[in-house]
Amino acid sequence: MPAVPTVVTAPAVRRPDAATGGDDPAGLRDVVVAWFDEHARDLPWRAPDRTPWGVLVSEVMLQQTPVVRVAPAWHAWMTRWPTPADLAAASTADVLRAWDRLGYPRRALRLQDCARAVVERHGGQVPDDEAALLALPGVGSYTAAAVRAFAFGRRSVVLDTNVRRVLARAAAGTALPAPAQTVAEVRRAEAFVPDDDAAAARWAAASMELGALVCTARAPRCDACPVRDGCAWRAAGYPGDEHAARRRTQAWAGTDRQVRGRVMALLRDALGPVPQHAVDAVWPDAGQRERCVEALVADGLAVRTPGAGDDHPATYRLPH
DNA sequence: AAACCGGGGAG
DNA sequence: CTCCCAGGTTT
Repeated sequence: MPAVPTVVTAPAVRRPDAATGGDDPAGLRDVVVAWFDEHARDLPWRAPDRTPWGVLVSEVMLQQTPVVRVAPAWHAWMTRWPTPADLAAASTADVLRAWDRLGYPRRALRLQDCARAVVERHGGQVPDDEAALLALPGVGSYTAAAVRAFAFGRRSVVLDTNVRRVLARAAAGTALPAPAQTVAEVRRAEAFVPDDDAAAARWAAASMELGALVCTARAPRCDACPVRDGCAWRAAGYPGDEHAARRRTQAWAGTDRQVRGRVMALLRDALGPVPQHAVDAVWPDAGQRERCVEALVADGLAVRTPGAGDDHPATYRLPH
């Protein structure tokens, strides 16, 4: 077996007796938390002066964007709109421009909707109740659990892609978790969460950090891993990814997402309304382009102003 | 359950 | 080049 494994796509050979690390949640927890105490990154949303709203903003930004790209954007964002009330009152066009190229701009719209909901439903204070958090726009099971843990120090089951991978390997002995989250997986994750609020919050941060820094997807750094000796995946001889055949790679070139991104970039960078011919220039396939522009309008990310004759074409802009 | 939604950087 | 990333919403 390799000292530092690479996740291969070959079929896995399963060993029924391999789960030597999965039977000791408390032991695994302790070494991960101890490792975290020494290796935690000094992220801005972990600073002592953080606010619940700042944590929520960071979680929404991090939903599909890596830490290194979120950090500077988060700082600028929180400086400009420190509270939910500030963001609720902002121009949506400014919000979308500040979101810049973080990706999935609908997240920016939902974040502003979330700010408005926090103001209207909760007096401008982020709730610590799970049901109230889940009811906020853009907040799903992961983000609700993360806000409870990282903003309020409350117990919750934080199960993101990193934690899923750590538990899949250390506890279940598989190379990677299933493509979609399973009920059994949530139950297993629950077994690892300490009863105590503070300990649960620390485990959440520590397990995520281990997945982000050591137990990475492609080339895990097992030689630097604190749970190496208790890892079921390592004990089983690093079997390959049993779900490899069912994982589909998301295409990018030529997709609607690329077209939408180009149109949004055009509208973001424009100083005023963008004439139809400028929009037409960003993508050659008229059918796909028009469909994407319609979708952006329907999503509330773009606004069309009808034209008036050949000399006055329709124009597009960001929503106010 | 599955489709849809951005963009950049690592390998 | 391919693959990855602190998910949520909609159908």
